[in-house]
Amino acid sequence: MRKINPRSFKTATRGTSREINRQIALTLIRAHQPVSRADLARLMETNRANITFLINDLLAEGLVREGATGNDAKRGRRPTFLYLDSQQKCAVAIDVRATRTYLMMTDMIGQQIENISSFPTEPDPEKFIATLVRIIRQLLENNREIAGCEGIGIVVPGMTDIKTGRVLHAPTLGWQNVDLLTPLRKEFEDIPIHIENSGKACALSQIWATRSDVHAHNDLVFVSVSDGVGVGVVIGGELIRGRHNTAGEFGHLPLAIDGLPCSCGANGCWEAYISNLATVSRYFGKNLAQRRPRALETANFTVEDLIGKARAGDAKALAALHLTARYLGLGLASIINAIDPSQIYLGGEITEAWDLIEPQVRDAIMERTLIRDLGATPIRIVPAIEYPRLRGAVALVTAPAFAAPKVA
Amino acid sequence: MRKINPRSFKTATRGTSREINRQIALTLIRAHQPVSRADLARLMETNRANITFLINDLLAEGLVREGATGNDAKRGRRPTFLYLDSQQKCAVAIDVRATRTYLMMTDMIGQQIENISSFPTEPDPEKFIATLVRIIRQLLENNREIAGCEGIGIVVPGMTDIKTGRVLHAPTLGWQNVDLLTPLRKEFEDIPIHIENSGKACALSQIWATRSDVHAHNDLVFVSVSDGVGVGVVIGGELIRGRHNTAGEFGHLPLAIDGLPCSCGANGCWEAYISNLATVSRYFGKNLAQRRPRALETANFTVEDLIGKARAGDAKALAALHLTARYLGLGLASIINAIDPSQIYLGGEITEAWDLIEPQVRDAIMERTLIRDLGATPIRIVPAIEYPRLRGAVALVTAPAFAAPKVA
DNA sequence: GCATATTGTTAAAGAATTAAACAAAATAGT
DNA sequence: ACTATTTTGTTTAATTCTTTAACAATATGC
Repeated sequence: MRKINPRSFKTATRGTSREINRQIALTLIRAHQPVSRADLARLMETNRANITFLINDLLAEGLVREGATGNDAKRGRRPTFLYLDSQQKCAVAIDVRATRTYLMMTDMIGQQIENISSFPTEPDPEKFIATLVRIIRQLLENNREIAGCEGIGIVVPGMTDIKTGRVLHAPTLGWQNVDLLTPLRKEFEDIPIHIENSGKACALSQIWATRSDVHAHNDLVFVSVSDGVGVGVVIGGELIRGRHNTAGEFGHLPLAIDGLPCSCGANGCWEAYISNLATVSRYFGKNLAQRRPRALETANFTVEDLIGKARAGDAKALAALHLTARYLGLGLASIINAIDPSQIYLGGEITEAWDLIEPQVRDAIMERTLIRDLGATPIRIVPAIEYPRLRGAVALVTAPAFAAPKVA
Repeated sequence: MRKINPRSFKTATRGTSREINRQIALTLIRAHQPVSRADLARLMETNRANITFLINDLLAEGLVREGATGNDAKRGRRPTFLYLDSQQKCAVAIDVRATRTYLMMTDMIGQQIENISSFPTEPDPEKFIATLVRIIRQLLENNREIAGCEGIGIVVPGMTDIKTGRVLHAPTLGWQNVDLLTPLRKEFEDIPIHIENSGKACALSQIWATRSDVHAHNDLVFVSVSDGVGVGVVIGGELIRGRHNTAGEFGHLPLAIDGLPCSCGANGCWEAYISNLATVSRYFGKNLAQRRPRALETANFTVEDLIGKARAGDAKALAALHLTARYLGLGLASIINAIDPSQIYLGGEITEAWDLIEPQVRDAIMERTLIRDLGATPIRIVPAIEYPRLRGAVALVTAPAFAAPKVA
């Protein structure tokens, strides 16, 4: 039950119904392709004539194409299958991380066109942008046969202003108030550019995923545990952003208001207990209460190394993982109590040890969730190989074409 | 940008545009009444003919009525003003609290019809329901001149299952899995009955309020501090409920995972630091670490009493309030980081001391919010005299008539 | 080879918005 | 006092979309 905002609404016009049905049709083709007109009519609970008109428009626009005829039915005329015409245009996805920046190119349904490439992330924004421009240009050159680029999606580990395209605060990159949009827009004039926080993008990657194996939920939370903790929340099929695009910053909820110092300046943030640095430092017996416990050994020793040691039988390593797991679960419990999502997606290096830590995480969740059902909230691990951040960057570009029109 | 759910959508039909515009028109009349057809045409950016057709329908349905003619304009034919025809039907609102239960009767735009009445809340659900039925009957008898009752809205301090109408868990009432709906439905057969958690209802009361003084925001959080802490979150004009209608339970986020014991069974919940009991106990120097610190003195001594003492110059009382204020702010910071709302509404007894505690609350918020703008999130105090819970119960009944139609 | 079934198109009907013309009512200016 | 102008609200016709119904195309079963 949504209230219509009396200061910001959209009156329905003659074309509104068509607009709505058009987006539904696209969504259904995307979800069920290959699919016939008659199938769509049944799915949409309307008549075939209506579908014919809708599809004629989409064919004329080049968004949909006809393919082979199917032969599912035992009798009657064979259906002509419809597909999204996804190969006409491409999307460029960019994942900026502390050490390296990754690039992926896909068609309009997120199918990869070329191998993922990467280059070292230069700390100086100006140099970084220059390199990025060069590599995007090259990528577009290599794929001249594609008619056009629908957009560039950039994902950054930090707070972003998606309107001005500025990176407001990215501690792991050391960036503060960096304008990514202006120089890129100057370079790629007619290509729309989207910039988003990586936690939010990861959440988008799941809501817009086209996997057949998992029922896509409409209320989900993505938690990414890495150098920092990124969280994205989707409610009713929509990413929540809040007034300053900072909604979903669960990484800095306290586990203890007088606890471990956090990079954000406060104390006892969840992030301070479960970040990769915290886990590794815990193994080395570092004093986590120091502001900057980073040292040579923690810099060259990764969580993956720690997991390896734990699997090899190192009891201290396993204990460090288990303690992180407990804190991970306690924080997840807060998210579950606050959002009550249908599904939690969990990414980050530590999830490679999920088989080792799941019981500890589950116990901690149970400890703090308010009713038993909440404790049973399903958790799906998203492995790094699925590239959730890059997939999220793709969604920034491709999703608008399928989204519901703003109505009422 | 909302994703259309391919397993649950609504195809647009011939009547969809009319349906949308109808709800917009109702919303605008509700917000701007008295208002003329020509005004509506300008507000909706459509032509007057379209409005004539829409209003003819609404007049025929008895939802809108024509009133006097205005004379704003310097020239031209005078407009005939339109009003919501709110007097045909009424809504019954019920606020169940630990000690007393309150009833209010309003018309369809929430204007009070009769004085608020109340009776002691009996701990036994069966007896309670019997009394409630009797008093509702009496209320309806006293207002026989009203054509009909559009619905009964009941608000309870605890978790509710709004589908089955059960109170799952209400610690302050001592209720567990109490079915309110079935016996009431048997009694009031043709009157729709809505049951909701009080924190969520308070949030509804603000989004559906018709105050002219405050710009109604579309993203807001209502925090009610009383025996427990109730929170309701509205995003994009819609109350978030989650999978089990428990979304928004920020009261049990930890301030310290090994902190004070909470009624929920966990430790260190925000509620355990800021509930009325915690504040009063703090004044009496009670050991809050005990599971049940309630004693005679805390039972008969209310927060209002404490505020009185603080105003009279009792330094210990003021210190107790200030400490609660600090914890209140720390928890609000978490909500701000997580939701980033446009506005926070704050209710409960302690808000009567807002002038005494605001600086402490603000400082604590600043201490943990991630960027400065978040720390400046506006907070509006909702005094008890505005009856946010009863207003929320009214909204449960009256809001559906104005809500946006489900589309796409 | 005919009945049956299914797909997709076409023509006409129905229902909504939109544009244009018009009647009603009030004011300003001469 | 009278006319021109302005504004409101209605009516008529045009336009655009959904819906119904009929039909052509194409396959299978008997």
